[in-house]
Amino acid sequence: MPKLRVAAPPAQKDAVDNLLGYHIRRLSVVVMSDLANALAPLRLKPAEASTLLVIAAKPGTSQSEVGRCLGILRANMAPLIGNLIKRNLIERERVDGRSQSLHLTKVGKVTAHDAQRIIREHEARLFGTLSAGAQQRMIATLRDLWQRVNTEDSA
Amino acid sequence: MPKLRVAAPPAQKDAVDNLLGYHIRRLSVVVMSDLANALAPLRLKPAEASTLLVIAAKPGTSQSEVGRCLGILRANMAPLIGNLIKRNLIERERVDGRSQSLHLTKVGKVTAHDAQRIIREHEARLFGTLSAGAQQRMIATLRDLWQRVNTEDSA
DNA sequence: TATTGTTATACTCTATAACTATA
DNA sequence: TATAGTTATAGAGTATAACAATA
Repeated sequence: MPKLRVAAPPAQKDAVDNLLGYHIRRLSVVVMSDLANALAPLRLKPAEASTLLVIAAKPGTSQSEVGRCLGILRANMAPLIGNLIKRNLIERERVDGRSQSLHLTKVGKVTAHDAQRIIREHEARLFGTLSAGAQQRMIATLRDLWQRVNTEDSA
Repeated sequence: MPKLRVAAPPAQKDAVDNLLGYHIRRLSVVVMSDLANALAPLRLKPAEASTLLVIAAKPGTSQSEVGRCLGILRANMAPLIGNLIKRNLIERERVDGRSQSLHLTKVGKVTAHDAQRIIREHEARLFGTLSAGAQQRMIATLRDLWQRVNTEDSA
């Protein structure tokens, strides 16, 4: 056994630093935190802002559909939507007695536009060091990994 | 205006599908869920398993240090460590009256080893489609992005 | 004065179950 | 039978504040 130790003493960090899952989770936490702060001036949480964007992209969609799109349960969509209606950002219209179509109000459209801009700035601030191509490749990789996990889950 | 529409009607998904933050968060959720399921047979949550790995990597470390390493507050480390001690996985030794050094028990070492294996299998199952090099590059990118967000936060 | 560890507590997010009404 | 929406509630995870003991 050599007396001279070349390697630095193993840091505790090494225990998790080579785990991809650890880095995904850790980055996710700070990204969501940054987004929450960025949206705070609009008094919107990330889930609420995303809801506005989804309704803007497909006016008339139902709240169940928004929930499926964002991975939010029906039971949790109800108060979320109710809150946005109370704030006059969206309005609801009966379609067939059980479904209700969602639309942005005038104020809601302005707010959605502001949220869109804030999110764009947030992404640029956080991920701007990556080229547009690198960002697209990263998105494709993350989407593929997600699909892989999801399909294996239901298998 | 052309009568023939080439593009498909915009899906609601488009509202968030080009956001890197959305994909990071979405993947993080399913990865953590998969890890929780994989660790369930050991009756360990991800935070508990990570704690065992950190202590294994640096025996004698304090619980505050483990918390800093994993991003868990002191206040929340107390019951976590208490639980692991109750289960005879780790033991605690006074160092200087306020600090206490943590060590794995014999059972804890076996459990930590099992957890290590389960996590390795979990990572291989989820990320095995990526080459070792691609995984390392991804880790490096995620680490850089995390550091960027963190340093800007404290600025 | 700063740090370790602890307790109590609150808040958010997420999950389940049960229910009504409708297709 | 399956779906849309609602309500109530429970559980994690995370956050702050306050405290004692110690460096």
